Amino acid sequence: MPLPPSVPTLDDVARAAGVSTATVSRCLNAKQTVSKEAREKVMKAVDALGYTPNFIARAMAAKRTYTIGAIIPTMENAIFARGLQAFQEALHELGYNLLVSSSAYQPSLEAEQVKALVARGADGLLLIGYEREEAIYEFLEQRQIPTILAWASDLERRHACVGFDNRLAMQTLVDKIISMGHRQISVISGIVDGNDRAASRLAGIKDGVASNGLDPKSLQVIEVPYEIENGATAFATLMQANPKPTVVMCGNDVLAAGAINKANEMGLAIPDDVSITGFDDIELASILHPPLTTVHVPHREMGRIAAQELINMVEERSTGAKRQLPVSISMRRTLGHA
Amino acid sequence: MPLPPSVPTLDDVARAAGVSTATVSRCLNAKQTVSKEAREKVMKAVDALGYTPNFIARAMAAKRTYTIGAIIPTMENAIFARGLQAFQEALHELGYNLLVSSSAYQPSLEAEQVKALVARGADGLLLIGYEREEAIYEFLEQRQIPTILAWASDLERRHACVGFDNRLAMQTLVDKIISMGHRQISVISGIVDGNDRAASRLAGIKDGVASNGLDPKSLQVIEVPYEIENGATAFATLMQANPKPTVVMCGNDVLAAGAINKANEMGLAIPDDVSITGFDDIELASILHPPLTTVHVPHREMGRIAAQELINMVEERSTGAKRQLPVSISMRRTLGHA
DNA sequence: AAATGCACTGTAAGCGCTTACATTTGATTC
DNA sequence: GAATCAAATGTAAGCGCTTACAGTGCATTT
Repeated sequence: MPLPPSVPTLDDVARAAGVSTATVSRCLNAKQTVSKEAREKVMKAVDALGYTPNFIARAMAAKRTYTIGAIIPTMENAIFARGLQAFQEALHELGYNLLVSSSAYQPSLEAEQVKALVARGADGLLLIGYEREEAIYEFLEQRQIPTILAWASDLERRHACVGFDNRLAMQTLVDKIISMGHRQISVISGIVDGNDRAASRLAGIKDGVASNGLDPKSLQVIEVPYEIENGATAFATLMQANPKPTVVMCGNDVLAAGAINKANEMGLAIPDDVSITGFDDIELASILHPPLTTVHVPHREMGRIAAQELINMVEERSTGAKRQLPVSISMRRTLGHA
Repeated sequence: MPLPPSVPTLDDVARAAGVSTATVSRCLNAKQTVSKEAREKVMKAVDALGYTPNFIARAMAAKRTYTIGAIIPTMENAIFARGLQAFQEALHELGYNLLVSSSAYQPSLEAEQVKALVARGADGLLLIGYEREEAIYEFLEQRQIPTILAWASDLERRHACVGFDNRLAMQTLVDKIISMGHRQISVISGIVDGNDRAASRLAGIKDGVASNGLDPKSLQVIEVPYEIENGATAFATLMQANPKPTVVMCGNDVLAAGAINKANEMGLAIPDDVSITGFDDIELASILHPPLTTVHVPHREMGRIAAQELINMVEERSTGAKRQLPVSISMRRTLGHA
């Protein structure tokens, strides 16, 4: 078993270049004053030795890692993909690296990941939504880790965020639906417990139903985890009700995809026999058959703004803003008149 | 501006517990012999101070991070999502943490990410496919970073891998297609340059065409980046040819989704007017309309095995195996007789 | 009673960097 | 020519841990 080859260190470079470690360090970090000759000698030594800075040592000494952590509930479907990609790109331009992990919608796992990321020196964190143990917030505050919450935006709360008003968006959609003559609305919601976004969306639907004078009792709701298959099953169940719903509103596009699929399978015409709506407007939405009417969320913009705001918090030690982005309704073909 | 609150350190704990730092360290790392009383005192102090180990310092001293890095070409579509999720879960069970970043299909970015992850002390790496600058392999070798390549499996090459034979899989699919009477085959391939998986898949198609005695010249191929929209555009172009293809084989499901969509839009009946096939069998495939016939890849199994093999390499300093997983054809409804 | 062994525990030397501070050097000023 | 100053560089003290090595104390053996 060969011994691990000794990776060159700053000391090696300094020795090879005939200068002190401080000078080498200054060269590499570019900001300090170093004479041209010294710089050249150092660079030559760096090349010759194939030196790469040991990031861990650097992080330990400088207490900065230039890395941002993000924890998302799931990587398995595309809900967060696009926004995260934009987040990463923006971060990269700002000179930061993104590390992401997934909590699989498990609060305890999220807590674990937060600690893991902070322990690894993340300069800042991006988390999804608001709902999590208070202890996590306390931990973050105590450690003064700049954190931004995305995919939701509650101006009442103190945390920096960039997102949109899930509740209002859904209410607007309900208004639209009711204006198209629908009176029997059913809902396939995500699991509300532990998921403020799902909860807000459902609340928004209830708001809309109430404000339009419909009987809240008439609203059928099924809660399921965000998976296509669950959307399909829930849809089938919902359609057995009497009276049948004329529209099935889904908590997100993934659920809606399942619903559409099941409707097709059941031989129901969309939107003639039943209308279906989604939320998020992920790429999937437009290739569904028929294309899904859904709430459009500016994913990329959200990701980009999140990066800017977060880095601003990190570098200026600012509290961070609360940004609320406008959403719109993407009218496609799954929503028709009742 | 409040000063950063001083985070408790090992020293603080040691002082509070009235023992040495070594004892505290031994307590936390659990393996050494520590008397029951000492352990209790330490634990009490840990709780009282809310101490969390500084991971960076630990990594620096111990030269182990218990974190694995993965670099995937994209997070924007679901190709890697499921496998990666399984990889993370398996890793978690083995006591490791996963950090992922995306290279956006840019070789230079991948190189950068590799260095970033290694510099951050990743104990091992998961990379997708084979094709990348030789310099990256040299770097990894020189640093002796255990690395496993996934989503491809080339038994000829020296690297540890877990994947499947993209080429053979496509060839098998071609055999099937030809046996169903098709003679005019067109292909929407991913960009082959820099992507060995895309290249192998295309090569497999060519193999199949040749081994079945069809004229290689009759094979129309368009290369586009893996995006739904591109699949749609390419499909439209391909259908203008004369003679028209009776089947359009796509390099992956995302491209196929675009093709199906465009076909529907053009009023073409699938598979009566034209057959379409995909590759990967991501969740999307089964909700397309009609459901997509595609090559099924055991994503979750691949992720799980990748984790086991990689950790084995890390802990046993072994070279790592080359694992080739079987794929199958998911016959759904987009492939019919010519 | 001295010798031996074992179970714990403490001491202190790093790990590879950054950076405050001290020092050197050479140019500029009077 | 001495004094002053700025620029370049070096010295060395950490950053918060792990761990090799060296005790220490006590029970057991001879």
